Parts: sequence; C-alpha cells; structure tokens
Amino acid sequence: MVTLKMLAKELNVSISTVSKALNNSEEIGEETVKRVKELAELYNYKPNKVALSLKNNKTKTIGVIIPNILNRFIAKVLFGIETEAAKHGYNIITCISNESLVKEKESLQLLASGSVDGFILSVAEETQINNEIEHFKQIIKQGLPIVMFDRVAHDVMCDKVIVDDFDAIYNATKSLIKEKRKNIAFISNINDLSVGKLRERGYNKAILEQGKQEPLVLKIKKKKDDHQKIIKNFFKENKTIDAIVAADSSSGIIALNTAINFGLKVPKDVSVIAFASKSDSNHTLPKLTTIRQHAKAMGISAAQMLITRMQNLPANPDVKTKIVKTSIVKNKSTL
Amino acid sequence: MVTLKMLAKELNVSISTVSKALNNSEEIGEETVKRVKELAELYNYKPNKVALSLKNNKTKTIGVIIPNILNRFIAKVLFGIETEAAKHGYNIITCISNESLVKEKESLQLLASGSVDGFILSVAEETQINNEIEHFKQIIKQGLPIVMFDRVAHDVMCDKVIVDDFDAIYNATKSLIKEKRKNIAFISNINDLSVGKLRERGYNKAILEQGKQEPLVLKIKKKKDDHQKIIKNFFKENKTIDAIVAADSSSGIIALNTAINFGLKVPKDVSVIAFASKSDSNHTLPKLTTIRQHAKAMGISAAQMLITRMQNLPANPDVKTKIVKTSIVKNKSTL
DNA sequence: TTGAAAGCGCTAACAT
DNA sequence: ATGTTAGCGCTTTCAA
Repeated sequence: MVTLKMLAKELNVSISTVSKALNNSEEIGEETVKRVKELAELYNYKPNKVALSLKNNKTKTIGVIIPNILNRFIAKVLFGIETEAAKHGYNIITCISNESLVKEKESLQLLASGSVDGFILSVAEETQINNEIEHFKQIIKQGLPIVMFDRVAHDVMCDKVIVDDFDAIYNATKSLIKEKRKNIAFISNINDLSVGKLRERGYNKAILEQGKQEPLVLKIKKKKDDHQKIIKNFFKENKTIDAIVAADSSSGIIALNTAINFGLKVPKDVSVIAFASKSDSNHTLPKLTTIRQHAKAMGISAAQMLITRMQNLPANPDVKTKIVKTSIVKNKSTL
Repeated sequence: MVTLKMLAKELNVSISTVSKALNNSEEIGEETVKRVKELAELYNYKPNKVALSLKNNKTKTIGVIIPNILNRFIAKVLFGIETEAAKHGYNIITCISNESLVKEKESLQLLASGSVDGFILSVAEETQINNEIEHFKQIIKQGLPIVMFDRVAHDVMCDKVIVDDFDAIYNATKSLIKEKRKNIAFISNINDLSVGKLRERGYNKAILEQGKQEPLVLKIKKKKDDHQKIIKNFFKENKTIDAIVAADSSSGIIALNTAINFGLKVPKDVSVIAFASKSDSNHTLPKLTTIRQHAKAMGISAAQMLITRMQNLPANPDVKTKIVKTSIVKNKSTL
C-alpha cells in the first residue's frame, strides 16, 4: 500500500503537507496541492482505513450477528442491512451464531474489541431458550449500540425492528374463517422461537374467538423429523382439514404439495396461507398465498436506526421499537 | 474501551510492562504479571483490534464479495467461508455486488485500502457479460490474494474453487437416457452466467452423443419473465417431453410442479433432475432428484486456500483450481 | 525486572 | 505556505 510518507518523500515535502493537500486544506498552496494530487492519483493512493479507524476511534463498520444465513428471511434482512450500510459508507462484518449461544457471545465479544461501531443482530435460538441477555447488556454498557431484529430480547434496552407476528397470523386465520373454512390447522416448524410462539397465539386467538372448532396445531421439531412425512401423517389423521395456516415457508409449501398429492384441490378443498417470500410462492402450483415480512425493508430500517444512534453519540436513553407491518399477498392457494 | 495505558496508570507501571505481562513475557516478574493479569481480568481488557491491525499490518479479516445473498447456493458457500474463517480467527466483511460491475469494483477498492488481508468472491453477472477483469488483476498486483468460487474469471491468475458443471449435467442427462427417455429438455434460468453456459454444453453433448433427439432448450430471461408461465407454455408446445434437466433449482421445481399440474405422473411420465439443494428437494412431491454442489464444502475450501496463501506471504506464483465434484442425490422424481 | 522510545498511517494543533 | 509534533493503542527493541 502506498502511504502518505511515500508520497511526501517523493515530493520532498512533509507528510502533513501531503495530508492537508489531499484533504483540500486552505493552508496549502495551489501549486503544491496540484502536484500532490497528481502523484496520489498516479499511485492510486487511498488512505489506510485501519489508521483512520485508530485515529478517529470509529471503524465505519457494523457488526451483524445472525443465527442462520440459510434462512431466506434472514438473508434478505442482511441484504437490506448491507444495502443501507453501503449507502452510508459503512461496511458490515457478518458473524453466524448458528443458533448457538456460545458462538453468539464470542462473536459479540470479538467484534466489540474495536472492530465495529455497533451491532445489528437477531437472537440465536439457544439464547432465546435459555433466556440469556447479560452479554447484550454488557456490550451496551461498553457504549456500543445494538439494534435487534425479528427475534429480539425484550428485556434488553435497545432499538428493535420486529414484525407484527401476532396480528399477521390472527388476520390470516380470520381471512380463512371468512372463507367459511371449518377446520383450520396451524403448522409450525419454529415453535421454539419467540416469533413462532407469537404466531401460534395469533392463530389460537382467531380460532377461539370464532368458537366453532378447537385449535388444531402441528409442531414440527426441526431437523430431527422428516418434515414431509410428518405433514402427510397429520393430513391422514385429520381428514377434515380444509385450511392451513403455516408459520414458516417450508411448512406451507409442503402442506400445499401434500394436499395436492392426496388428490385434494387447492384452494377448492383446502386453502393454504403461509409466512413466505415471493419466490416461495412461485415454487408451488397454484401459487402460494403468503404473509410477506418485507425483510429487506426491515434490514434497511435496522441499519438506519443503528447509524442514527451511532452518530448521536451522547447515548440517548430512549429506545425505539419499530414494527414493520406484514402484508398478505393473495395468490391462488386461497379463495 | 479499556486500554493498556489505563491499566498501566492504575498499577503505576509502564505501558510496556503491562503489555509484556499480558503476553507472558519472561522479562516480567511473577508478582507483577499476576497483578497485571488480575486487573486486566477485572476490567475485561481486550486488546484493541484496530491497533493490532495497524501494528501488524494485517487485519485478520477476509473480504467476501458476492453477487447475491438471496441465492441459496451462494448463501451456503458464505456459511462455509464464515465457519472456516472463524475457526482460524478470521472475520469476514461481506459486500454484495448485486450483480453489478460498478458495485463490485467499488467494494473491491474500498476493502483493499487496508480493511482486509485477502478476498473470496464470485464474479457478478455484469462483470461476466462484459468480460472485465482489470479490477481483479489490480488487486492482485497490490499484493492482496483473491480466491474465486463458482463464477470465476478464468483469465485472472488466482486460486479458484469451481464445480464440475459440465460433467454434472452431462452425467445427469446420460442417466435420463439410460431411463429410456426419448425427449429430454433442458431448462435454464442462468444462461448469462459462465456456469449456465457450461451446463448447457454438458446437456448438448449428452444429447448429441446419443443422436436420437435434437437438443430441446428453454432459456428463461431472469426477472422480466413469469417463470411459471414460460414453463407452462413450454410444456404445451412440447407435449412429448418425458424428462427435464434443470440448470437451476427454480426451473426444476417449477417444471416438476407444472408437470403434475398437467396431470402427468412424476417420474412415470416425466423425470425431473435439477441443480438444487436438499431443502429444495423436500419442497416438491415427489421429492426432487438433485445435483448437489456441496456449497458449504466449497466455502470451506475457498477459505482454506485463501488463508494458506495469506500466511505464505512470498506470493507463490502457482495458482490452484479446485474442482469440487457434484453428486447426484436420487429422489423420487426420476426412475 | 522495568521503562523509554520508536513506529505502524493518519490527522490536527501548534510552530515556523 | 509548510513543517514539527503529539497522539490514537499496541508491540518491540534497546537502555537503564
């Protein structure tokens, strides 16, 4: 890497002259500025980021800790974060906790030693199960702001971006009730997560309000189980199901395909609605009616909130929670 | 952040004494070491990463530039990279080129100014179309190693990790020929990419070798088109299709569902085989027979290659290309 | 056994 | 208009 020192030597001026010239300081003579800039251009000089970070005590880097990059929703949020961060000149360092509390703690610690100016994260499953929050609090005490998205730790005082999970499923279920569905089932693959629980509650509320059926819930334990087989058996044991609300895209897609495989017509015999993305909806036939989470928008919001907070150093104690409303995109799997 | 200076002051010793004590230098007295370490522990002292980077002139950070985080294959490679990097104490800074040449160049430039010790990247579509490679060469000339994966620029001298695209599709097509399929179609959504072209060639070779049918190829222009509709029409216009080879997962999934929707039996009437992941194969019924790319393994390999190269500074001029063999996972969509 | 000083690359207050 | 110096946090050589 070419440094100020090298340029200074070649030009027979001092380092600070070069620095000032490149920063358009009024102090330096026109002629000198020109010479300096030309040489810098020639050598493609770029200020060393690390030196700047040390000097300014800020890195222009955001630490992002996510539980699972293979989750499409999370990947999309990450896309939003990166897009917005880049717009403001920030880079993102990504760590994947892999749903592990230990890895989450480590990553947080490591990045907190000077690598980043703040964090955006979604809480690992293990962390949610154990309800651990001390590591988050400690980081905040160190003066590094955190913005949590989707899976948040409610007891940590920090900015948050979440989805209206409860309302979304409540409304989706109600829309199926309006279709005169009499036996609406709820299928979930994410029942250990905070958001999974909220979604189940939304379903329960809608069903209980209606009062014409008992809640019918299928909870799938991740990984261990053969997702397809479980759902097939569920259909076999509950032949009168005429609608499905799915808390996650896999469950929705598999339920839809299973219904078709059983010779049922979708949506005539069975309606299906699921938390899922646009491309998921294109992967079924008929196209899946989906609850969209606007993942990219969430990422953008999270990044904006963090950047705002990082720029207003005097740690404003009021934290905000932004609820990004979902929307139902009606396709052909519902009436 | 707590610094050596602060510890030194509190202990009434010099900064260098503290530094040495914490680094287990033989020079420092046992008693002092103990005092220093205790205080460091108490204050949860962690050496400042930025200062270390500046001092050592290496950041222990890998720059990863990918065209699209929403591509499941790429996301999986990223997972592999992150896993392996973390194992070796490296962080990853992720930039998303969004298939844009300009963004790719910018990211490369920005990170090259001291933020990272090397790069892992997959070339943007626009870059491949324009066949631009100067920006890569320049980075390498600066002394920063690059490892490319999947979509590589063959004319750049650097380490690469690729898939045996040609052979994979060639073999897949042959396996359909062995099933006595007489009218095998090839569907691709990625025809502008280097890998897409290789896959098409593999298909063509197998078909031409057999000599019993003409190649039947459907190329879908990304984004603009309604993927489902195009494939439906393709089926309508080619009623005798009895097998599909898909260059990408979306095309495979949609083709399978379309066939079923037309009342065809899979795999009795139509076989389908596609480049896709395990979870994709679970999203169809019958389960999709897939060509697996071992994306995570590719990420791990790429990270290993880069780390090796970064540690052997005296830029070894021989570059390696690692070909990660795909494997066909037979499910229920083929005979 | 401990400390002082230099240097990584940069900026900025303070000379000249 | 230009240069000197100090300092960001750390390691390391050299001096005490």
